[in-house]
Amino acid sequence: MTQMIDDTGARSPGRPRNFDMAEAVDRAVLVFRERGYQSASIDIISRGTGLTAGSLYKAFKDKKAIFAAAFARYQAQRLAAIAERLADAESGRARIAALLDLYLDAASGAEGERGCLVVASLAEASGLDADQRAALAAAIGANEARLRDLLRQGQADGSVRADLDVAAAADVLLALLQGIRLLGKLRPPRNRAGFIAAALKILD
Amino acid sequence: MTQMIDDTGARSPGRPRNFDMAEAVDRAVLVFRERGYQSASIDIISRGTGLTAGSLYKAFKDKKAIFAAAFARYQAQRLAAIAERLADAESGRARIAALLDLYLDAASGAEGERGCLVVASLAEASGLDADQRAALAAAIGANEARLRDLLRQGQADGSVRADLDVAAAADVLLALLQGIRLLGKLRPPRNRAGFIAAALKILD
DNA sequence: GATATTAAGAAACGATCATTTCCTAATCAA
DNA sequence: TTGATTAGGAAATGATCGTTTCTTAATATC
Repeated sequence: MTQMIDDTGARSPGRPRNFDMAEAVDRAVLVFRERGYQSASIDIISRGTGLTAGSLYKAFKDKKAIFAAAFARYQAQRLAAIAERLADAESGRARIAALLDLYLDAASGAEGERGCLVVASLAEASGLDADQRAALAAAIGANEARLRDLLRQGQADGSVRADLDVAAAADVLLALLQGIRLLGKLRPPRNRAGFIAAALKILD
Repeated sequence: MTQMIDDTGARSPGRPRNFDMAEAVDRAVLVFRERGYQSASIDIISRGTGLTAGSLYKAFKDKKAIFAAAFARYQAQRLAAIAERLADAESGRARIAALLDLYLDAASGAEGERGCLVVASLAEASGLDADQRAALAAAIGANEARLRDLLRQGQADGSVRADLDVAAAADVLLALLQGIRLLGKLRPPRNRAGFIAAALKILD
């Protein structure tokens, strides 16, 4: 992006950017995770990304566009982290345990205090516009669909009770995962192993 | 409060208030629940309470004082609602089921969209000052202590597994309850009965 | 009545909000 | 080298932020 090279290797006309767009979005993610959309002022985003307000408005249409880019980027990061963490798990139950472990990890320490962008967006949902709410609903829907999928995998491999109400269990797990991240903004989770063991009873 | 009558029945000197303080705080609670602390401007609080900014600053030191009063009021309201809802339940398990039902109720419809003040505060915890965070931590701590108490009651009456890890189960339930309210800002919970049944497996 | 005290409410305060404007700098094609 | 085009960045814009000030109104005591 720095040199604005397109598919053919030709440069765009005009002065090239001297910052990396992807890097700027990554830094904007950190700002929005900590403060949410409404409380993240352009000035704070400017300091967080290292770009002046003018440069931000050259690169993005407006504050909503910065947020939309950050939201999409955050989702991609989470998806990758989840895929990596679940890769080694060999049953549906083990994958759900790994997912719980990942969320407890993310809710701990500095990462926990920084918070989850989805959680921040949910909390200020009434202050978001239709597009932002739609993106949020899509993220939540995907999360729930994944939980249902993992539960069905567990039923198929015998690690989850066969007559489990999958939709209901997925709803509970979804609320639990979001609650973990929400509480992590105030304090880290304690007794991770015990927590996971208690939560996995939902699968029995 | 309207007539500023003190313990002896004598009035305070000066012009009396022509609004009810408790009522004003009740209305401020609604504003903060919907928008959180930082996004609730004095102008919005003014419209929400029906008081001018000047009157608000006569009655409260500053915006933080309005929030502190609203937070305390909200906790009292919740405590009363919980006490009422649990009164008829005859076992620890039934009380936890009733608590889940209460939260699912509160997460539904207009009440759900309006949101929970504790959840809103958790989400913007990094933007709150030490006093506000302390009040928040106290609220969460009380919530967790109540869950542990209910679990122990269940163990005593046989409705909760005797060798349950009470602390861990309470942590899971706490995260679950907050997650329910958080998700309620975007969409109401579905299949309440199934949800409660799935969640109660934590007690087994 | 007169005086003291407090509330109500409009207006003003400086700070910060998101956004735009404007000028300079750096690259392209010619 | 010359224009066209875009980025960088400081400064200005009007709106809104939390808070204060000021004038007027309503109550107390004397």
